[in-house]
Amino acid sequence: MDHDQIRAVREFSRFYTNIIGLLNQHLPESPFTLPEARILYELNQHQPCTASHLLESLSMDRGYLSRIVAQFEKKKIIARKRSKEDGRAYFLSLTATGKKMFARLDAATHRQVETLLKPMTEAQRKKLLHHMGEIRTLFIQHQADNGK
Amino acid sequence: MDHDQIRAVREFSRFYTNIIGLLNQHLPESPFTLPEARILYELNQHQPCTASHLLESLSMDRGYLSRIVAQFEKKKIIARKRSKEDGRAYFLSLTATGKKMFARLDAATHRQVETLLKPMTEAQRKKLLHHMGEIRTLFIQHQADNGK
DNA sequence: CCAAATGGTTGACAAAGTCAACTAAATGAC
DNA sequence: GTCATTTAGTTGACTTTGTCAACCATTTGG
Repeated sequence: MDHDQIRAVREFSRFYTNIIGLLNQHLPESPFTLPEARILYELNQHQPCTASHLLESLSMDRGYLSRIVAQFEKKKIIARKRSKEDGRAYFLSLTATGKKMFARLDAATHRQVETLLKPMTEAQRKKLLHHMGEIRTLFIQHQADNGK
Repeated sequence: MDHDQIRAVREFSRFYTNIIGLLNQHLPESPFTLPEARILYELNQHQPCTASHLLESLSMDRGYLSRIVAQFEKKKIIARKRSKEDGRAYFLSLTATGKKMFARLDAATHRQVETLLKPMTEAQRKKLLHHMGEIRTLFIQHQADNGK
């Protein structure tokens, strides 16, 4: 393995971290913090789900997650329902209020990326997606292999 | 612009954030925190440089940067020399001690990425680099255009 | 039955980060 | 030259993000 290959991957990671940073630095038009937004997003994708699921998906600390979830419940953004199968666990889901708030955030984040991509031609955007997909595939293949 | 394109870019960003997260979550074998490591890395790349340079390059808060720099100076990791041209500014550089500490961190981070790439064949690694380079080029072209 | 593990909560704290006010130096207008 | 404004960096006070240990209730496994 070539030293330069490692360096190139590290440079790309730094580069893309900056791209992501620009997107994340100011969550658009939203009362939510980044950790909160991440939770909402994951909930919207997988609901109902348990706190444990969020813990693993988001690699968050259980203490911090617990607090944010409690705040969300207090603000009626999420609802909790004790699991019938396991008395220790709760299923979390977005309330109607929560869904509306999430939708607003989602749309605004969408517009951010749109702005980022706008200067590209359609052909360039297609190329971008192609390269992104390929990178993802390369990594996922090996996660699958390593998971065995 | 296609809604699906935006969604795909966002998915890739989330995906790659996880990759980066795995690399960043535990800075290997190092007493340095992530913000500290970022400063060291930037200093190693561009030294001597001013605090203002670090501020801009790293998008850090001037207050926080000032504190970290002060700690580094206290620990003899960096040295400061007042600029002759501008009495308000200091040029920062790594001491010999700082360079050694950075080299250790750099090598360990290098090994982390190596471990990440190890499961890929040489051909796959070359493909990965190719796609990363292309993505970067696509974004950079438009930063250059937008900067005009 | 009971020890160990697990889902989630809470207390206490540290690290990361923010913003305002400040000092000293530089810049620009008059 | 004077003075108002800007800038490089520092410091105080605070918030946000995150951590870890201890805890309680429930489940699991020997």
